[in-house]
Amino acid sequence: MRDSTEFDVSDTLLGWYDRHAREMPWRIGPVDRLAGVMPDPYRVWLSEVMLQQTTVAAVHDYFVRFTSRWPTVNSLAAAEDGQVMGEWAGLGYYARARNLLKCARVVAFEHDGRFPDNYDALLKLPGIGPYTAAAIAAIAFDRPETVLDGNVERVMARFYDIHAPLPGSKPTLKVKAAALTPARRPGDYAQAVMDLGATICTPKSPACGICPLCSSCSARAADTQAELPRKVTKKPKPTRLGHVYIAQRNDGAMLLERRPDKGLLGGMLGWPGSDWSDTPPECPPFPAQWQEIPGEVRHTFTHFHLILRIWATELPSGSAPNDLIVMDKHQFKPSDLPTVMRKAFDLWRGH
DNA sequence: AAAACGTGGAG
DNA sequence: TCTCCAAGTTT
Repeated sequence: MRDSTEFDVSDTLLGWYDRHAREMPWRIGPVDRLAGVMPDPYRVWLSEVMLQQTTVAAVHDYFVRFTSRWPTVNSLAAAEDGQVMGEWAGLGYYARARNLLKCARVVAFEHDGRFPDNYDALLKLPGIGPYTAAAIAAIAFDRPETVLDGNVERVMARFYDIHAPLPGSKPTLKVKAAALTPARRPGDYAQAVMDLGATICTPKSPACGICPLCSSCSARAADTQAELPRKVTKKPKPTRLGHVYIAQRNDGAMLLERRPDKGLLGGMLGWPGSDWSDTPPECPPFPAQWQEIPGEVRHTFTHFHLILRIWATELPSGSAPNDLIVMDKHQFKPSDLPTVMRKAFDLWRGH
């Protein structure tokens, strides 16, 4: 039940947002929004998918490039898979890009190019989970849905001084967040809570002194804000090893492979090589005079560290070993590679 | 339901 | 160097 206190909180937050909203290329600011301007659902969807587990700073340029190249969901749906994966390269969590294309094609070909305007229908689409469905419904369609992302979890855990650890406390935090969600301006409200979490109620050293909710914050009163939200400790990351093989033809062409859609770096271009394990076997993709490049590539994934040895060889023009993609001098762009593969390329090039 | 899934910036 | 973690989703 929403009482007057909850109204005060969401109203205060909206007032703060009206004065301090950040500008972003996918956002309609509070002034325009109050004048009736609504955002393009395509741009809201694209930004929300890019922002999953990813900072605004990292997303910004990718969003501009994507929308410049594919301004509508229909144009994206018509794109080639490899083009989209290449444009996503470096942003991480590549399943997002595969699901992005699947989703664009469902919207284009089964929904006549228009995104569904409600939570339940959005949730059915590939790559759209509970957070993203609520975010699109609220931001693009002003539905009174409650977003629960890392920001909102942190703000709620602190505002209500909730010490139960995540992710178990998620349902409780969701109830608290839902009780605060206003019927008026739910889209701006969703962005307001997230902006507060991103700029004031930050994970480390929150700026309580300038927080609009300071006077009614339970963690502030108890001075527990620095230890909230609590989280279950995660497992340490093991270190794995691997070999990759970089072959260049005398005409400058590079030999790559397209990684399978399932698993790590799925769907992305990469150098052929071994599995990544404790004791990976040397396994050149074809017989040649392979030379080991001095040095190594170190890279950290979500759940393990990787040390990569790089091997190199040269081939005569015209040769095209089985199962490898030959990319000529002009086709090949290091920026199409996922970061770990680009690091391997950089070490090879610098050698 | 726990684990897989990227990367870069901050402290 | 190392840990944390950022507008999570899928299996």
